[in-house]
Amino acid sequence: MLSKKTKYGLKALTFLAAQEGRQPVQISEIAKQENISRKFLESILLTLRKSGVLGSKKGKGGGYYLIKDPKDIPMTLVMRVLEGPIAMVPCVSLNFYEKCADCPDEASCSVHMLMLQVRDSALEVYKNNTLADLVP
Amino acid sequence: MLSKKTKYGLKALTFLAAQEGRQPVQISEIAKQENISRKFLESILLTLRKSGVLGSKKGKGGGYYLIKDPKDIPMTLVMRVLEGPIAMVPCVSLNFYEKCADCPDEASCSVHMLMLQVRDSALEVYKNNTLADLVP
DNA sequence: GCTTACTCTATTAAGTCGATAGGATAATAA
DNA sequence: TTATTATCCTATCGACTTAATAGAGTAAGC
Repeated sequence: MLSKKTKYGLKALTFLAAQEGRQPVQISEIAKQENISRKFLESILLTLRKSGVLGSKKGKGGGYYLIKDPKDIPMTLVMRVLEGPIAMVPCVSLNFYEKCADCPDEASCSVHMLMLQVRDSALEVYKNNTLADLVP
Repeated sequence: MLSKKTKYGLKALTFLAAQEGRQPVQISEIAKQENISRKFLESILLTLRKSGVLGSKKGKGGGYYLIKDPKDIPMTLVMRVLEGPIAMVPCVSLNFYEKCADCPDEASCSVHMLMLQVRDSALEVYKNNTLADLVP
């Protein structure tokens, strides 16, 4: 299941990408337009800022804005920041690899074999989409 | 993340598929070979039986066995039984469709758009693999 | 009738998720 | 300099899910 965090994050990013210029947009504005809990969205935008996708400005006229052009923001990045590993199992993860404790041999593991294919196919989708592609 | 239930279920099914003939195999035997908690595996095999993938036999010489040939068991079926919906969001699910409460229009929803592609790519993998393909 | 092994329900401990609260900090405007 | 605005950050909460365990019930074979 896709977490609400990721869902809301994607919606917020799309909303920002759809803006004219790069003027900061207030959290409340985004929350209202996209039907998202204001406080929850706050924490999501914060993690997006810390990961370098968003910039922010405090005080009057402040808010969040995209740092880069939407077409330069790949979905691989966004998904990893919001949802975490793209792989469904750590043992097939590129960025979050971990060996299975119970599995003696990865090469002959059926789960490993199948999940490798699933990871690759998902990765293919995320590689072929940038934030710009999500704007209607 | 793939649940342990699915992981264990896949391993157990692969183990059964790798057997000679269709002799029943005891839960304990599978649990031991695949490093799975016996009791937990018990409940997993039970759901696989109820979904028509496995058959069982009680008493001495009893156990679980595959009902069909491994190459006639598509991964789409196995994954849906063990893990549930293949889609990451209910609004793009084929077998478990549900409308998003917060989303006014699916057609113009960025999340919907992206997750549709992810679902299709995962589905493609599961369609192209049967249980027979998982046996090393 | 005794043993074996699946059947089924109930319980539990731990962890995660979504959401909320409230004060700290920084920037702008007057 | 002061008041206002809006992000920053930590802490907490209840609800839900997951993985695992316990134990009594049921059917099959010898």
